[in-house]
Amino acid sequence: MEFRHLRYFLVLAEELHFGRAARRLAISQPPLSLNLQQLEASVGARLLTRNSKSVQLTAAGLAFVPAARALLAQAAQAASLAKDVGEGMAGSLTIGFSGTMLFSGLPAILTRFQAGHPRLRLLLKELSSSEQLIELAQDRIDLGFVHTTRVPTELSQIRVASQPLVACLPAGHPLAAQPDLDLAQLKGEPFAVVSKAVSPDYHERILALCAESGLDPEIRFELRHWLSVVSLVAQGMGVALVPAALAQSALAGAVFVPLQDQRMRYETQCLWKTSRDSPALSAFVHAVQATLPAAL
Amino acid sequence: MEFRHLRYFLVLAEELHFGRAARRLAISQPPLSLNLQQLEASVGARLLTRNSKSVQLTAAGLAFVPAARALLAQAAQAASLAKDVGEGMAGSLTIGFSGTMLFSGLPAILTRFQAGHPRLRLLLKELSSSEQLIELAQDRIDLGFVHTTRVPTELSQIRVASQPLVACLPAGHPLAAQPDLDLAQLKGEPFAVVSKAVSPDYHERILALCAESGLDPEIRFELRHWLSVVSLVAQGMGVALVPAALAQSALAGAVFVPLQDQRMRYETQCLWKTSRDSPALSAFVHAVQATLPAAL
DNA sequence: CTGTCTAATACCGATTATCGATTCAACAAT
DNA sequence: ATTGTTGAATCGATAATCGGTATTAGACAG
Repeated sequence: MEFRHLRYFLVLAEELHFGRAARRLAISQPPLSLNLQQLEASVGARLLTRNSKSVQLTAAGLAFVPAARALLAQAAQAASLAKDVGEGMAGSLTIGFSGTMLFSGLPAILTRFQAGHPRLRLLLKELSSSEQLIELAQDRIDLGFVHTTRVPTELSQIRVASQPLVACLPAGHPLAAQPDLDLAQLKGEPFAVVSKAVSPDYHERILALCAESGLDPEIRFELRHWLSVVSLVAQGMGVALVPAALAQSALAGAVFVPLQDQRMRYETQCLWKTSRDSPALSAFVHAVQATLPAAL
Repeated sequence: MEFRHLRYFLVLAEELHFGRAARRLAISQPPLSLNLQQLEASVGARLLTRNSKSVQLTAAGLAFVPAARALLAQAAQAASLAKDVGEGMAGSLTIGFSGTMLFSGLPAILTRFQAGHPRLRLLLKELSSSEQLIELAQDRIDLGFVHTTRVPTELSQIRVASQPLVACLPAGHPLAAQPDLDLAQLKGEPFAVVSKAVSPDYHERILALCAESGLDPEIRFELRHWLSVVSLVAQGMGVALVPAALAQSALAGAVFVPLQDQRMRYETQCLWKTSRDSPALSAFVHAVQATLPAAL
């Protein structure tokens, strides 16, 4: 069976006349007769009863018409799907992200990209930075938004955000009304931090920064999520140093105050395996680059 | 796109090696390379990345694999379906029947036939004899079981049953205990008959028979269904002359008594359009003939 | 630098498809 | 009856295409 047979048969089934069908197909009548005979041989049933006076579909032919139509339609669809996947316009893309990205640009990137690629299915997985590195290595996510300075060499990266750390204080705290603070002013306060397992990089750097400012923070809370940190502060149980983007988390009871020392920045990298050859991934990386503020 | 391309591609996608794939396909390697190039050209996307060291599926190729598989499977299925329809082993057959056939052999014919043709869908429509003749003419049923003596010439027929008429009496009726009766003994009884519109043939012939026996029946009830006739008799409201098969209807309260005059027979014909060329129909007619008692 | 392995290319022969011409069969008209 | 017309099948020749062999090009390993 060949696609040609199906095309010829369908026209023949419409025209019920070899001469007219052949004209519509821009071939002559003999090959049309021949092709139908071949199709019938491969199917193992007569599809048209024909004599010199009339051409009629048999029961088998009638049953075969929709099947032939479906085959041709699906062949076209399969080709078009593969083409679209090849151009990054279809398929799926699995993206990891750390929770704070919800407050620093991820929704904007996603909605803009999705608008340009409506048939591409985006799967979002909230993961810690260290988890994302593992999933990237295992090809379980195509791309991740992480906070890490140590990036494995097989990954490509774009720095998508760099934000200062700010102090997060309960609304009633004496320092909450200040325009800005020095780290040393937080001496003696109970600190909440994201646990080392979730963000080892941040953990290490924040301690170094404090040490440099002569502050030995009393770490009383280790939490698994930035929003937990802010929530805890909002309830008056401690203070924290958090990425500035969390100011947009809109959690009542928490106040964010800039630090005088702006050296310590919290950076977001967009990472993906360089070797991974996915058109959807390239398109997404492109979109990420397009949304970057020129300053970075 | 040709089916050959799909077959070649699928083997290639499994082997990821042109030489091995070509060997499995029993062709040489160059035409395999060529066929893949042709497929990629028709799809409009690269399906395999290949260099002298490795062959890998692209995202487009990965998406195309299941589509190609589905196409080949459906082609095979379409051919096999058409073949089965051509042999009367698949498709559907619409059969009309008058209600009494439920008591004279139809269930047996159907179950036996269905056992031999499990993939053929039988659609049963209970219709009066006159309705069936119309539906046959309009090709709305393939075959009908009717009670008619006047059969249009374009229909073929088999007589599948010939049964005597019997008297149907209420259980308490004085004549109910008789071994048999003469029609004249029913003089004066209120008769129930099937309405002329439903079974004109029966109507006419039964009146002729009565007239011949010197009986002028008092027709008090005209019903649309034989079971209605028997039900009415069972409730003591009248008597009737009914096909013997109705004795098996198992309606409590009705008694069936043979007539001395057995000339009047109630015949069942199996009818179909001679011109209708349906393998399922032929198979069914064959089955009907096979179940006939030799005596007919 | 050479040998090996793999896919791509070049070219050729054989198969297969298509075309034009013709034949065969079924009806209609004379 | 016979002839003419119409439509599908068949025949013979030509053209396209497919697959085969031989070869090339590129990437590694020794």
